[in-house]
Amino acid sequence: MNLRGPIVSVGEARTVSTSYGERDCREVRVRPDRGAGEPVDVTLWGKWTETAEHAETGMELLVTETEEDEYRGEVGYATTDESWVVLEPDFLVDVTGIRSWVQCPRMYYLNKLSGIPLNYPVVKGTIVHEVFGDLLRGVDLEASIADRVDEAGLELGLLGYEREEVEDEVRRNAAAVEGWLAQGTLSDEDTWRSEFTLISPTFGLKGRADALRRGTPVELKTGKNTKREPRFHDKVQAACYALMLDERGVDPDIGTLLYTKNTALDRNEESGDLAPAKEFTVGRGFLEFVVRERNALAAMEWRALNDPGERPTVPTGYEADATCSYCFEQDACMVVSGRLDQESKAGQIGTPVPDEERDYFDRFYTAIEEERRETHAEYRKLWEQTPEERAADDRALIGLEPAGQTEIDDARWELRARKPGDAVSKLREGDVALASDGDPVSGHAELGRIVELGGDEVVVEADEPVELRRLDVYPSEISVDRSLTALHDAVLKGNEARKDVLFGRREPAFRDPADRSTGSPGPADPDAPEAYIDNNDAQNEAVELAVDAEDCALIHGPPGTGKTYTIARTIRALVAEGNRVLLSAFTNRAVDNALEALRDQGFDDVLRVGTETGVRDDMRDVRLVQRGDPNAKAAELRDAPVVAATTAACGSRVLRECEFDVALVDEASQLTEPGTHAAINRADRFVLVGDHEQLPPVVRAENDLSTSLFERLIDAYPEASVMLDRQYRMSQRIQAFASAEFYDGALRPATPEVAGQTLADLGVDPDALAPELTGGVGFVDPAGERDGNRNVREAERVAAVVDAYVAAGVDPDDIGVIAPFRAQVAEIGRRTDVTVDTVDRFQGSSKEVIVVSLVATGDLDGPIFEDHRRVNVALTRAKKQLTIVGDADALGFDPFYARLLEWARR
DNA sequence: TCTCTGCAAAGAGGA
Repeated sequence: MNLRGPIVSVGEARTVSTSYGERDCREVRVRPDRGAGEPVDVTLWGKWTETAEHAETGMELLVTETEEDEYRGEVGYATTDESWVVLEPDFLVDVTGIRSWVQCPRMYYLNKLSGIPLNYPVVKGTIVHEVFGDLLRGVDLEASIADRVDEAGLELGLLGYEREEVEDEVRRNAAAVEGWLAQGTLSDEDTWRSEFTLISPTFGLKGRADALRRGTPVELKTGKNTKREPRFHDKVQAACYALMLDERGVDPDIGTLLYTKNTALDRNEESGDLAPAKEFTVGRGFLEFVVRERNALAAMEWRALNDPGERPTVPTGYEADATCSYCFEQDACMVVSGRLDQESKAGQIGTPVPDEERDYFDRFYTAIEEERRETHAEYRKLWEQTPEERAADDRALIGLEPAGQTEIDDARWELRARKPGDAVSKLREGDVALASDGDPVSGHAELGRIVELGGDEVVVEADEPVELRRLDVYPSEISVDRSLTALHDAVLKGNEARKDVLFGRREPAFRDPADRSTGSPGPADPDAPEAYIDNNDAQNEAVELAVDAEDCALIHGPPGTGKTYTIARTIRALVAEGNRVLLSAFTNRAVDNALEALRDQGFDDVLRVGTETGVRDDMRDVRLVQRGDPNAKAAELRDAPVVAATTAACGSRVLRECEFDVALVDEASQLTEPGTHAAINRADRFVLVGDHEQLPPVVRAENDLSTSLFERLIDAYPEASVMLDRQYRMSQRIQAFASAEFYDGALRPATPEVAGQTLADLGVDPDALAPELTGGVGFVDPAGERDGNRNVREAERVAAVVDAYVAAGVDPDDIGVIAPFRAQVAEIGRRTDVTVDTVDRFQGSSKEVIVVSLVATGDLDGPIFEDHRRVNVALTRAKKQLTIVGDADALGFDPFYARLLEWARR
């Protein structure tokens, strides 16, 4: 039987005489059934005692195939020859992580911290892998090479490579693959499968095998290996895939490594076996070694978060016997050790960063790793929840009926399926999702992009064909990984002047306005216009502040205050002074909105970096296509005066190669500090635009990530900020509450017209409506009952209110409904055709008439009501009429909501 | 049961 649960205590190591001779063993006491059962002892025999050395109280332990055994008169359990022992199985280690861990645990840590930068061997390696996959799919070699090199145009250009030389090199590598494939092994194509995604709940592993041949893993390496044996860590990587296949009952006995630089031409007797393919036996002992190494890694990661020590546990390099002088990462290793004052086998270079920076690094490192655990918890739901639970959780579309797999351009596949009419989920067009044959964990699953999700059909694009029966939200670690590299870059590579400001050692500096260059408004040029923006003092001041900032400027933009317009004007002013500007924001939508404003002001010399589906249709014409001639592509990116991308994209390999004078970040109050660093690391100066009285960053774990850099800096340096104080959206009556509660009464309507707008302006006769639905702000109490996150009666009443507005002559397109919960959004959505959405999704937009459904009855317990910033967003979306539907009694229990009620009923 | 947007990911190498 399998035993699984948290460790209660770890016993002493012992050596026991058995009928097999002297054997090591060690007892570990666990609370089985994930902590629900009574503690029992498990005896770990033989080499599993090495895993016991890493075990600590509180870690989760899984032992499979145990047998009952008696020790000191107590019934316990023990490992058998069939047992696997897994520490922290919920921590999903990537196979490439194990590979570098086995080389040197510190290399694993460094790769995680600093990311893999853009470099030629990796780009070339990726191309050769793609070509390998194409060959297995039967694509013509020359066509594949030309296509794959073309696809990597931008990256190759940035690295200074010409198309022909890369094609030649890829051709040489591919020849080895082709030669091997030609040796008869490919006669039956069915025994091949390229790019196989594997997730292992038992071993806590995930990864993607290059190929499977007759159920055995094949790994492609674009290097040379003149030894008879494959490199050890390459074998470890292939063995990881073998292990995961083993879990699926495939039981591979060999693994193959294909070294593509080994060609027949190089063959010479002295250097040994230069054939590209090297097979090796995957024995039980080797697989156990791989599991033990994974356990050591998982234990280190556990200690980094759970050890009571002041600083996170970090590998030193002494754990392995690798020689530092041979290591390519030696310099990076020493620099990191030196800057963070870490113990390391390679030694240290340079002076440690000041204490406050090290504390900052440690705090955020821990916070990001906590976020990683939350992502792993999302993975766990893939196998712990039934498909029905997943669907009920809105995290999967199930019950799909395959309706065709078609090969399209670039050797990709278009998967179609019919979906049940009522199926809803948080999946949307353009999302990356896990497409599977019904079981994403032990069945066949591929990562793909959702192309179409309307009506009764789903269309997904993937590298490999899949019988599309289920589509799951994919819990990607990419934002976690990019946060870590952004943190690394900010603290270890950031310049000192920048860090002085970030760490409170110096006030942000601003140049004398007299130094503004000619052509810009201001004292330097008497003929220039008097102001950047002549009808709004705060907006003009914001542009001036941003233009004069020598470190940073902070623009605080409450709802409707013309934030986007100001951003566009600021960028134009910065470019006019010769600056190269990076425009960024958390969401694609905000990036495109800012870009739209910029283009509306007549500035079109922009480059949008982002995925095809992420970029809005009307910005496609300025989108950077990465495919093409290397030099032309690199020039396109390097020469653009304005580059626009999400902060996630700013952390990508390509944009990490770029430099800017100024980074301007919109929606900065919704970004974590590392998320903000990803953008501002790229520039000398930065401008943050946001409103910390609206929604904060979305993070799963409550920690340092919950506060934005924008908020921290605006508190620390109020004089480096400007608040836009005139709003162009809401009537006087609507804005009053938000202004008083969130902006100290400083928010005012920009014009009398804005202040005085009413429903009558829409051609509606207010007398045709019930009094509580008119007058700018109203309150309706339907006496409903909250049921989970829904309130059916309230939903009915909301729909009736919407109907009343429509009947009175309001255009349905001018009405929006906002609810705090997705469940209530769905409930209301069933009853009306107008736009219904959550508060979070409504941020950034507005409607003439807004109806808010509060859902809560009885009391206002629950995190969603405790964050008043969310209420601020909900109440500031309406221009002419805001109608709040909710339970008056519940609101009365909380002073804030009581004031809200009083205002709404006045 | 609170809210949820980004992201293909994995990709190399010498004594």
